[in-house]
Amino acid sequence: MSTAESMRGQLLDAVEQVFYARGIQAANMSELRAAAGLPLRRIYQLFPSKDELIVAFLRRRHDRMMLAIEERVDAAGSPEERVLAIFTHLDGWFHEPSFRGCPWTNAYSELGPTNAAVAAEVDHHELELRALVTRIVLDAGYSPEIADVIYLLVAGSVTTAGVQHSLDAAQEARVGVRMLLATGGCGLPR
Amino acid sequence: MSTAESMRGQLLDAVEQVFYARGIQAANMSELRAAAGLPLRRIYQLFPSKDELIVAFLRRRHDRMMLAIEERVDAAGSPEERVLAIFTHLDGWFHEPSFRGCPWTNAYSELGPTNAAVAAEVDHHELELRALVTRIVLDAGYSPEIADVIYLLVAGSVTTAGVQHSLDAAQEARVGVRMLLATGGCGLPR
DNA sequence: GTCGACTGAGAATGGTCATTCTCACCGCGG
DNA sequence: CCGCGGTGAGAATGACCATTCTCAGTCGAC
Repeated sequence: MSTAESMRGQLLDAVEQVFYARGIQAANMSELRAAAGLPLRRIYQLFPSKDELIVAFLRRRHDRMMLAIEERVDAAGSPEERVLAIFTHLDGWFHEPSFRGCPWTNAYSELGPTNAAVAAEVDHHELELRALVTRIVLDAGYSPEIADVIYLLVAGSVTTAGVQHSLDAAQEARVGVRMLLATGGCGLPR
Repeated sequence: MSTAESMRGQLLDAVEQVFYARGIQAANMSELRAAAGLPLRRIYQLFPSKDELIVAFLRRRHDRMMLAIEERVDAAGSPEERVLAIFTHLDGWFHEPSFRGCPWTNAYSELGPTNAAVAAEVDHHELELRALVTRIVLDAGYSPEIADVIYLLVAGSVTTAGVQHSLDAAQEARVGVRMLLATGGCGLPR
């Protein structure tokens, strides 16, 4: 049975795959139709415009990412491991064959200056991700300065893995994180 | 007098400004013509297609960035300061009113999957920048692992400053760099 | 069975854009 | 004075694309 709900899911699955693999602007509505196996007419019934699809795509992916990180952190043991769990998640993501960088910075690069709704959605993602990382690091007992630096390592490893296809960016970041967390006990220079 | 050389410079100045401010795809040839103050005909005489303009834009900017970093590093004194000089340069860049993220990752997000020449140019930039950062860190006497982490901080701060408009990303990265460099003398956990 | 509301498939519309073309015009060698 | 290689300005071309529309079916209610 094809309920509106199931068609919506089917559509968003296809949209995610096509937008992410080909780029948002490069993907046209015909491609989405083909990938979703739905008539154009129905796509426009579910979402009134391509812009709405873009926002829905970003939000859906955001929700999934936040959940995945939180689950992995919850499953980790020691404070240090809880922080490193973030990068364990990233490492898995980078190694997915479909990995092609950060959907949000990609969208922002493509559309940020011309599409306010997309820019707002990306903003929302970045703020929430930063808040999550900060919370994890602080809860583990480390300083806010360290949290800021670790967030930069998250952003840096995602970008680097995306553009340079260097799949071990998360491993490199891990090394940095362990160094940083270790300094907690050895007297920083200011 | 308007030599081909001077017109080329005039054109590339305008192209840089427009591509960077509005996004490559969003900027059309009419805009470029208006900004450059040159007839369309002449633009196509100087560069046979928009794609060539994009590549020239990326390369010109790349050369300038590499030079600027090297100059700043050369002017710095102690080994630690030489590494930090990278982030001094970034800090200045982020505070330019026109700053709108990394031109290369922006271009890669927009065109990477569909334009091989642009993807190659971005690759070239990333490789050279990484090599430069690595060389600076190694020359200053630190380990390759630290160089990798510092490169991630470079990438992370540029992305973060671009998307979040958080102008102090370079300062946060600086804090991290000083922590990392300090661990050189206090016994890392592996 | 038949009416009406809805459907899928894909064609039409209207707009945008990179690229090329037209044309009236200029400077200059003969 | 003549003709020609090149010029600027902007109009034509051809392609692409989001969005809307057409039309011939189809299903359910009565």
